[in-house]
Amino acid sequence: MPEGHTIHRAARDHRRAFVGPPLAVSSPQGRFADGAKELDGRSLVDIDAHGKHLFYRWEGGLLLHVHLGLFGKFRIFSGAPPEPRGALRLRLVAPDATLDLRGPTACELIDGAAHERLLARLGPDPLRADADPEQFFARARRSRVAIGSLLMDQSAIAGAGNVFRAEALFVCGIAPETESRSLSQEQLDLLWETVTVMLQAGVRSGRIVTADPIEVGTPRSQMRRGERNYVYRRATCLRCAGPVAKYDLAARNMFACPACQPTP
DNA sequence: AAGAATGTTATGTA
DNA sequence: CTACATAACATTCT
Repeated sequence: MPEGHTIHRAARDHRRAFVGPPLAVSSPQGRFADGAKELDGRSLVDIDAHGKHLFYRWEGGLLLHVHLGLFGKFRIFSGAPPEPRGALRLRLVAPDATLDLRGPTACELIDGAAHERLLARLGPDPLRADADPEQFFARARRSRVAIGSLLMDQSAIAGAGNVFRAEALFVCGIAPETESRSLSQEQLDLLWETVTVMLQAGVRSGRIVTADPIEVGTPRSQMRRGERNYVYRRATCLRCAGPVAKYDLAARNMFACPACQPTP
């Protein structure tokens, strides 16, 4: 689940499980090349998430950049460390648990300059206290790109992704192909607020639940897959039961309800 | 069990 | 400069 909220969730879990006591650390098939041994025996100090990028700070000032990409996954095993499988890039070993990182887009040791460069190309992350929504608004005001594409642009807004762009636009009643600069300030405010609430709900529940439990009539924790979202990966709209349109936008599957999100 | 999928980057085109 | 298309990478679930 390489969405922003899931990354924050993963970071939080790691913080709980692995920050603090000294750990044996290694990268069996290290993507960070000959830096593979540099983490050995170090302790994890802190994890910072900005959008979908994770920054692991280790004692001694080493900084590890992780991006899960589409397939990357953290898995925790209890007991003895299992045999390495697949593209294992990082393994953290605690006395009674092992955390493996497999298949990430990025797992690399970086210096301060590279860190700055990465942050510089990221837009505001709604989950961060230091996020400045005005940066997103300003970008949208001068962009002719469809809002459904802009929400995928990490330099415009960091942390949303394919699920949240579809669901947030649905909740806001905005057609995805609407030109960004034609949106009103009220619509932009609503969109930012909606994405923020959805991401926060994701962090809380550890799931991508974008539908309103009251509207669906099921407690959040009991909602089944397929009723957690209004349009994403659905054939019919969860709200009006009309057909959901599925098409390509920004090289990803876009889902929208033509009835609930009329083209202006 | 082939195919699709919650993502990014590099490169080429207009 | 902007926008858009394509390929490449890699794992899990259906």
